[in-house]
Amino acid sequence: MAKIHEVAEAAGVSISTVSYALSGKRTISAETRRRIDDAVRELDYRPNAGARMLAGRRTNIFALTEPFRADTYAPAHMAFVLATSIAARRHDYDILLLTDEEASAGMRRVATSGLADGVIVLDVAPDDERVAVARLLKIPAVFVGVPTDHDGLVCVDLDFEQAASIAVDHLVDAGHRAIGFVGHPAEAYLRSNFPPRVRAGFEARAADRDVRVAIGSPAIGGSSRRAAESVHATVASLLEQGVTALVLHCDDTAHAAVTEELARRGLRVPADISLVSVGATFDTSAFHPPIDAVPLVPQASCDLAIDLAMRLLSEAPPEPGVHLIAPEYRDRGSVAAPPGHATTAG
Amino acid sequence: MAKIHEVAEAAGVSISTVSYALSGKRTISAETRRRIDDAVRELDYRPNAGARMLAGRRTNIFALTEPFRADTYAPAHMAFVLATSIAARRHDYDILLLTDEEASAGMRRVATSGLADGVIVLDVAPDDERVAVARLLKIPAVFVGVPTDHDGLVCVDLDFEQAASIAVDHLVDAGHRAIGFVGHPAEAYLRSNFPPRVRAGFEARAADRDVRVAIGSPAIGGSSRRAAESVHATVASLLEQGVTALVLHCDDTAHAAVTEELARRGLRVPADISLVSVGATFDTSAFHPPIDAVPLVPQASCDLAIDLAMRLLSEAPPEPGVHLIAPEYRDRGSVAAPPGHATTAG
DNA sequence: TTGAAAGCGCTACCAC
DNA sequence: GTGGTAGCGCTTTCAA
Repeated sequence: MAKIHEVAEAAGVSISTVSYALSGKRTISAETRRRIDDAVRELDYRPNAGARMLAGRRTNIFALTEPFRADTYAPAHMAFVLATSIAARRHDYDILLLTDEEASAGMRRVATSGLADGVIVLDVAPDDERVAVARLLKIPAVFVGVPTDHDGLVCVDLDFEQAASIAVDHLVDAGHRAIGFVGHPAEAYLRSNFPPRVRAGFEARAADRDVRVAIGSPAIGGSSRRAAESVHATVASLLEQGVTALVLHCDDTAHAAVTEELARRGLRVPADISLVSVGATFDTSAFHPPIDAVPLVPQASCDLAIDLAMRLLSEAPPEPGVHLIAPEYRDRGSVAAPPGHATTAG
Repeated sequence: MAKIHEVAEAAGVSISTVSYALSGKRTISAETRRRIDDAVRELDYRPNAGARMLAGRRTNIFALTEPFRADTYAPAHMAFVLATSIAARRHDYDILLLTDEEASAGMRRVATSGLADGVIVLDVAPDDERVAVARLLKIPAVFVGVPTDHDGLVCVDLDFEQAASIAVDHLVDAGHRAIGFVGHPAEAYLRSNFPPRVRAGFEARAADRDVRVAIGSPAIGGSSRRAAESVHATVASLLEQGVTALVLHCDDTAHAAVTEELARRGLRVPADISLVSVGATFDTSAFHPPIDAVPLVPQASCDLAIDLAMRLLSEAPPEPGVHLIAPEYRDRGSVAAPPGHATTAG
């Protein structure tokens, strides 16, 4: 609650010198800087946020739109919000939360009232209403996820097609010639934009590598017993089609249901069947057995999103466009050659 | 981006009249008000947030500390954050998010920089480090949850003891004389403050009503297969001890595991065994069968928390203390008389 | 390398 | 019922 005036007095310098010393926007002699730092520490001084916003050009706040819909997968959303917050703090930015009904109205509100310098958009839907709002805003927006119509927007996302490709490559390289795909329930392919991208990447690469595929989607999502049974049935169907490996792009409960069904059938991973998870935000090494993964890392997406937001505020803002993050394969030992496969060296 | 000056000009009144018309802090003639409203709408005017904070006494922002630890139950945290945000917006307040490492430092930062008018503390641990910080802050704090040392703090929470009591009463009134308790894994009783309160309430009321109890806690938490098996074993043990009803105070996965184990044993709910859930944040009517509940309603807690925060900013702030929310019983048909019980009328 | 002072856009006091 | 205006606490020219 000390003011800059008191710091200046205590350090025996002018107000402007204190301001410059704190912002680093002009060179200060070592001696002066020391006296100011001492005074700041002594008085526990911090610039008043309101005054800073008013006088300066920056609020040092990013608005974060995250609908927090009840039917969405909470742990992932939590991870993204957390990662965004941490990334923002590294640039001395705070996060103002815009949820739910306030998604669009809130974006307009914080933009026209000058409460935030930019907006980070999470949990992006294919036909997201926030796209239109973002285009009208006078402050920059960064989308974490790619809406169908992303013309002129700055978007960040994992390269899901590539992630699926890598998974396929890994399995084909190990000798698999028939690969099953366990996807999200059908609704997810309408509400989110990445499930179709994963499946497309999977099918495209499988075609390239000339291997057979079988696609399965559980009928029911969630963590209920019926959801698990639905996964069991999906796995059963895929196995009947003769696949020797599975690519999983589904939630953690479904992952668990898959390993459960394999165990029930006495199938060992990776001796009898290989497993690779694609686009998971949870820790696939915690399953029994641990599962190879090409994960979606919230921190990677959010770091990039904040980085882009910062650059959009600079004199040389980046061009609009989709910034895809290169996926990485994480080996956990759930992939091996299919049963009966003659191992080739090199 | 229009300024108050332009609104005043467009409406043909002074700046102060516009300010007062918007804040409602003095009476304005109908005609003047109409002209101002028109101008505001036409120019899409919103007061500059920074200027408001600086000139006024309020920032219209509450900081929300929510660590978002990875090992915590995400859906519940999400629900509390969402509920807090919605409650705050009803009072024209925004939420600034303080996560993780910044919990304590962030509270100090927003308080001394005047970024927030108050702090809402979520996910409160028994020995929460934020308690000490809150005591030193120059802005009010409201805890959603009750830390062990809550002297001088304003806390809000469900009356968990009472919630457990109600559950016991309901079962005893139905004729049960031996009730089992399925609790959280042991760690939860150290990390959180409410599990012990539920168990204490359960045991106390059972003693009052002179019924036999059996306490069970799964060894393992989470949604893994082993966790489910741990619940199964707990249920088995309780049944062996002859209970005819179960009180559940555990996460959704454990709830599902309980119903699963009962189904596996051919026990029908409520004909063979009765079930009541206590303190759940998830929807217990979505289980098969639906389960009676004395739920923890995030909205109730958060509405009260924001209400208290608002009052702490008023001329007549409330006294510190723990504000317990009265629990409510939700009947979903999972309770009946125990097998062989002679039904009594009235 | 440092200071003085003009705003930033609003709120709220004082006057009418 | 309305208007004038002094700050709120900073940032950032302009001057030295």
